[in-house]
Amino acid sequence: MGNDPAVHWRLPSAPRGSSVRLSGRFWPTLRDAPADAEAISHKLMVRAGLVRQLASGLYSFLPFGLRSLQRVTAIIREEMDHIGAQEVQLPVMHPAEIWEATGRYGLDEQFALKDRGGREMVLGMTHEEIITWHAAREIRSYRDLPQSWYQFQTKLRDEPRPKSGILRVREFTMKDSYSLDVDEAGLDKSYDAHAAAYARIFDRCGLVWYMVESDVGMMGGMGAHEYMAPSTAGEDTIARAPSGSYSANVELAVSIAREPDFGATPAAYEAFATPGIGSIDDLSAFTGLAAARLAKSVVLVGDDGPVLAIVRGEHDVHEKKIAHLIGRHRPAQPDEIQEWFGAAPGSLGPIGVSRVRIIVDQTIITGHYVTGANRDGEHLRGVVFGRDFTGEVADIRTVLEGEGAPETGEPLILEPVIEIGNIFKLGTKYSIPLDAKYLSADGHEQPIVMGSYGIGPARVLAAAIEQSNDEAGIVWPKALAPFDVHMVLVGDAESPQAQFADTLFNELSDMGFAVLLDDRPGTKPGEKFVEAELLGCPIRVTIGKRTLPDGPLEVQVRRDRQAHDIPLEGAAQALHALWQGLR
RNA sequence: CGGGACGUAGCGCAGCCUGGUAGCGCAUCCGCUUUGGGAGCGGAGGGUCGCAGGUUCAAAUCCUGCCGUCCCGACCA
Repeated sequence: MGNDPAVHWRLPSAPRGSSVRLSGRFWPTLRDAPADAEAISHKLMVRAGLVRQLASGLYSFLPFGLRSLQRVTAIIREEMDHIGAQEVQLPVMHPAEIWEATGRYGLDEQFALKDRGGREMVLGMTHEEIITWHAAREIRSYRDLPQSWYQFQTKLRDEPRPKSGILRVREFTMKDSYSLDVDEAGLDKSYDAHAAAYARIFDRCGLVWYMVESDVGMMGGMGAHEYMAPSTAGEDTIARAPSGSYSANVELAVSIAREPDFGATPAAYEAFATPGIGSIDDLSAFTGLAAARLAKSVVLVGDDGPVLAIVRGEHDVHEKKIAHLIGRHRPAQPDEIQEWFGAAPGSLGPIGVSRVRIIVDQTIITGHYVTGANRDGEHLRGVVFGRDFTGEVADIRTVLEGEGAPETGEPLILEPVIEIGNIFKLGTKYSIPLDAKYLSADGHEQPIVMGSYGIGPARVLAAAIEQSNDEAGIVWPKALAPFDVHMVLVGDAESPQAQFADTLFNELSDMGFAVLLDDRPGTKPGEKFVEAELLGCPIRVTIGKRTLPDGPLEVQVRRDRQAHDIPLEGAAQALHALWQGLR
C-alpha cells in the first residue's frame, strides 16, 4: 500500500488481468460469420476472434476469448472459496468399474475406451462417482464433515446433436462442486450456501437470470434447481409468474388450467358420427367445442406395455412428466394402436379399453368430454371421469402460456432459457452404492449425504452475449469483457499521439484496468473502430490528432455508444469514475 | 435415431440443372497513393472442387457409396 498513488484507485472487483498492446498479437476477426453459425453468440464469438471450431461440438478458445473465460472462472472461484469450498482437480479419465457401481456405465453419451492393457476406461461426463470414491476412502467420522469440494474440469459427453456454437458441445469445462454432509439438515445448509454463491456469481457476471425448480430426474433425488438465463437461443423453457412468486422448468411446471364452460353434465354419454375427423383441431371445428372440452388420447409404449395417456385437447402430454410414471417409452405405431384399440389414432378414448394402463391428467377429473369411441369415424360426448371410466390421475400435461401460477393464479409467462448452472440434492444416491460412509457420534455407520452443483463458464459467456449485443457486435457486461478499456491509437508509432497513448496505457494499467491498446501500424482507423465495437469492451478511448495538445479525450461507452469528452487533465481518474458507473 | 440442407482458395459465395481451360468479393503478399468509421490504383500468390469408386474421349458438373458440417425433431447424467 504505502504512498503509491495508484493504490487509491485500484479497482475492487475481479482480478483484472494484464494489459496488452495489440501490435503483433493474435486476434483473428472475421467480417462475415461462418455460414453454419445460427445463434447470435456463436456468430459473434467467432467473428470477434474469441473461439474457433475444431470439429462438431469441439471449440478452441483463442487468447481474447480465454481472457473472458478466465474472468468468469475467477468470479466463480472467489465465490466458491467464500462459502468455504475447497478447490481440487479430479482426473478426466476414469476406470469403468466406478461407473458400473452406480449403474451409469454404458450410457449413450459416455465416451469409452480401453487402455493398452485392455482395461475399460471412460471419459468423465461429470464427477459424482469420483468425488464419492475419494470420500469413501478419506471420510471416516462425522468430525470430518461437512465438506465442499469443487473443481474446474473438462467434461466429455458424446452429444447426439451439438449445436449453437459453444452452447451445446461435446467437450467443455464445468465448475462442479460436491457437498458432503452428515444428514439432510446439513445438506440443506450446503445447498443454501451454494444457492447464495450462485446468486452472487450470476449477478456479478451481469446476467439476467432465474433460479427455477427443476426435474430431479428419474432416480428420485431430493430437490433441484436450475439457473436459467433468458435467451431465444436457449434449449429449455421455463414457466414463471411475473411477480417472481413461481418459476419452474416446464418439465415439471404446474399451473391452474383455464376452465372451459362445460354446461350441464349429461346423464349418460352418447355416440355420434365424426366421419373423417382425426385431429383435435378437426374435432373442435366439427363439434364447435373448445379444444379444452375434448379429451386427447395418446398411446405410448413403455417397458411394461401400452399406456393410454389422456389430457385436454389444448394440452400436450409432457414427455418428462409421463416418464416419471412409466419410465422409458416411445410413441405407439399405428398398427399397434389398431391391434390394441381396434381403431386408428384419432378415434381413441378410454371407454371399453382393457389390458391398457390408463393415466389421466388431473384436469380431466372435472367436466365432461368428447372422446374417441375406439371405432373409426365415431366419438362419444358427455364422457365423465369416475362415472364412465377410471385411470390413474396425475399431472402429465404441459403448461400453457397464460395459465395460472399455482399459488397466486397470475398468468404464467413461458420463456426460452439457457441453462447456466444447476444445484442438486443428491442425498445418498452415490454414497450408498460407492460405500461412502462415516461413523456418527453415536457410533453408527451412516451414508454421507451429498449435493452436486454445476456451472458452465462458457455458457455464462454465451448467455451474456445473447443478452447483450447490437448490430455492431458484443456489448460485454464489464465483469466479463476481455479488456476494460480499448484504446484506439490513430497515428503512427513516432507520433505525439502514440507517446500520449503509451502514457495513458501505463497509467490506466497501474490503476488496475486491463487495457487493450490498438497500436497496429498500417491499420486504418475505421477498421480499428469497427473491430473495437465487435469485441465490445465497455469503454473505448480514441487517441488521435484531435486529442493533442489540448484535448479533450474522446471516450465512447460501448453499451449506448454515447461519446464523452474528457479533459486530458485527470483523464485516468475520470475514466475510472465513468467505468464505475457502468454495469 | 427420423427428416432436411450443405461441402468449390483463409472467410462469404457463383459455377453443377444442360459434362469441355475453376471464377467473384473480402482477406493475404508486393509497389505507389492514402490515414478519424472495414481505403484507392496497379500487380501477384493461393484450390487433389470433402473422399472413394463408376459412367464418359472428357466429370466440380451425371451415378453409387462413404466422410464431414449445419438445421428441424427425437434424445439429453
